[in-house]
Amino acid sequence: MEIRLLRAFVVLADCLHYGQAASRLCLTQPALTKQIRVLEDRLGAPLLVRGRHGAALTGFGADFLGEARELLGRADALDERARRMVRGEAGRLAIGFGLSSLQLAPQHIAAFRRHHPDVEIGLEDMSSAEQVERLLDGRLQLGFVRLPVVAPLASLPLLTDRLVLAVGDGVDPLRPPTLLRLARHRGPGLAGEVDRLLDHWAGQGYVPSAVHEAGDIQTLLALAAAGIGAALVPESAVRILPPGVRIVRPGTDLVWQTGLAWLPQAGSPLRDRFIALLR
Amino acid sequence: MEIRLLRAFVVLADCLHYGQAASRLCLTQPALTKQIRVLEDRLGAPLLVRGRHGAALTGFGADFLGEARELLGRADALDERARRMVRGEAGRLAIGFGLSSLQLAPQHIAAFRRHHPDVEIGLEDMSSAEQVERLLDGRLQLGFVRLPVVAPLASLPLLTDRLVLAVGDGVDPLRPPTLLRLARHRGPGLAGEVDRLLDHWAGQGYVPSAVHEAGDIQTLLALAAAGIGAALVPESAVRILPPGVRIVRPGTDLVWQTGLAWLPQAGSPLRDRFIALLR
DNA sequence: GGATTTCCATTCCTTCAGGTTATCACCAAC
DNA sequence: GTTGGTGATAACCTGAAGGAATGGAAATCC
Repeated sequence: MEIRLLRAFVVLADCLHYGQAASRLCLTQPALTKQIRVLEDRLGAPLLVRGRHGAALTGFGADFLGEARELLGRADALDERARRMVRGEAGRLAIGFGLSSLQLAPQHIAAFRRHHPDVEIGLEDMSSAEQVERLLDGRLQLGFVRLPVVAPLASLPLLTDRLVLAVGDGVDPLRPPTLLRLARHRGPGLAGEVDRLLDHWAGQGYVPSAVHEAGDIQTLLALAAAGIGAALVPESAVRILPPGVRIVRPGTDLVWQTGLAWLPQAGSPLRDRFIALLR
Repeated sequence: MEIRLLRAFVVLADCLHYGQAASRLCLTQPALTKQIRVLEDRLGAPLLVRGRHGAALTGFGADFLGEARELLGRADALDERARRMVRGEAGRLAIGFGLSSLQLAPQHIAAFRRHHPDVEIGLEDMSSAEQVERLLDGRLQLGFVRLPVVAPLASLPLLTDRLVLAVGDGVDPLRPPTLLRLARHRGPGLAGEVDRLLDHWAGQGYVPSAVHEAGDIQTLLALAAAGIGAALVPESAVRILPPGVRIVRPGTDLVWQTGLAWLPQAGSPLRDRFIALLR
C-alpha cells in the first residue's frame, strides 16, 4: 500500500476530476490516470467509474476512501510528530531518580511537563549506582543522582547537602568508636567525603576502630542511637532523627551533592531541553 | 513518509544487522544502506549508530521505531481490509427500510450480520419512495420496499400481504361511499391494486364518490371507524384494528408485496452476498 | 603481529517506474 | 457540424532504486 497512490486517490475522490486533481497533486493528468489504474490493479477492483463529465466513486471506492483517508491522516501525523521529535518537542524521555532526589526530581519533572506536554516521560525509581549503569548503556537518558559521577558522564549539581555526624548520648562525636556510613552502592559520591573525614581525624591523631556500612539512613541513625558510633548523614536527615540522637558538625566541611547526570555522547534534543530548563 | 522506507527501518531495527535485514527484505545490503540514509536525511536526524558489530538505535531511532511500527501495522491492515472489501467480506452496506418492512428487515439483517461480522451496516429509515430515489442515485445499496419497483431497479419479493377492506359499522363494504387509501408516495405498488379494485367495482356498476388518501395506516383505520368509507389496508393491519371496524375481503384478489430492491448496475460483491443470502 | 573475517559504506552501472508532451476518442452543448 | 471539455493512450525521457564489486575499519584468530 503506497502512500503516494492513496494520496492520489483521495485527492481525486475529492474533486472527481482528473485534470483538477492532477494539478492539485502537481502532476499532469496522464500521470494521475496511471496512478489510479495501478492502485485499482493492485486492489483488484475499480475505484471510480469514468464518466464524460468527471468521475464517480464506485461503492467499493467509497468504502475504500474512508480507510485511505484514515491511513493518510496517520501518515501525515507521523511526519509531523517526527519533525517534532527531531526538534525535541515530542518523544520519550527515560529519567531515573532515587530516594536522594525525592525532593528534587518531581518539581523539575513537573515543570518540564508543563513546557512539553507531548513528551512521554518514563520515570524509573532506582539507586544512584543503578542509574549510572543505565545511563552508560543508554537505557536511561537522564538521572537524578548523587554527585560526582564517573568519567563519561556529565552532570549538573542541583542540591548541596551538608554532611553531619549523628551520635547517640554518651558518644564523643570527635572520637567515635565507629564511623557509620551509607553503603557504597547507594551513593558513589560519598566515598570521597568519607576519606576526607578520616584524613581530617587522622590529622588529629585519631583513627576510628571500624567503619560500618548500612543500606539506608534510618538504619544508620538507629545504630547511632544505640551508641555504636557516629553516623555520617546528610543534614536534611534531621527530619527523621530518632530520640536520643544529636547532630554535630564534623571538624571539616563535608558536602554531598545531588544533581542531574547524563551521557553527553548519547545526544537527544529532548534531553538537552530538559537540561537547559534546569540551568 | 514512504511505507517502503519505514518497512526497511523496522526490519533493520529488528535484527540490527544490515546484511540480515536486507536479505529479509529481499534486497542487497547496499540498497538497504541507501534506504536508511534517505530516511535519515528526510527526517533530519540519525536513526542508528553503525558500530563494527551491527547497528544500534539512537534515542530518536527508538522513539521513531514505535511510531513507524504503528503506521506499518495500519497500512498492512488496510491491505488486508481492502482485499476483504473486494471479496465482499468487509465494507459498508447502506440499507433502507420502512414501516412496511418492520417485520421483515431486522431478521434478515441480523442473519447477514451473523455471517459477515466485519460489514458495517448503515440502516436508514425512510419511505419506499425515498428508498427508490436513493437506490437510483447510489446513496443506498439495498432497500426493503413495497413492490413493484420502477425500471432500472431489480427486486426480490419477500412477503406478500393480502389487501383487505376495513369498514366501520353501518358501512356497506361492497359499495362504500369513499375509498380510503394510503398516500401515493408511501407505496408505489399500491396504485395498480387500487386501480384493479376500482375496475372491479366499475364492472359491477359501482363507482365510489371519492378516493381519499392518508399518510399512514392508523389514520386510514380511524377514518374507516368514523364511517367515512372503506380503507384498503394490508391484512397484517388487523393487529392494530380499532373497535367497531371489521375486515372484509374485496371481491377480487388484491396483493401488496414487500421485497428487497437494488440497482443492478451499481454492483457490489457485498450487496450481492446479501441478496444471495435471502434467495 | 599479520591474516582473516565481519560488517557497513562507496562506487558504478543498469533498469524500469514514474513523469511529461502530444495526441486521440468520446460525448455534450451550442 | 463544430467546439470544448474530459479521460485514455502512445512515445519518450529522466532519475530513483537496486545489484555487483570493492573498499575500509574493527574484531578475531592463530
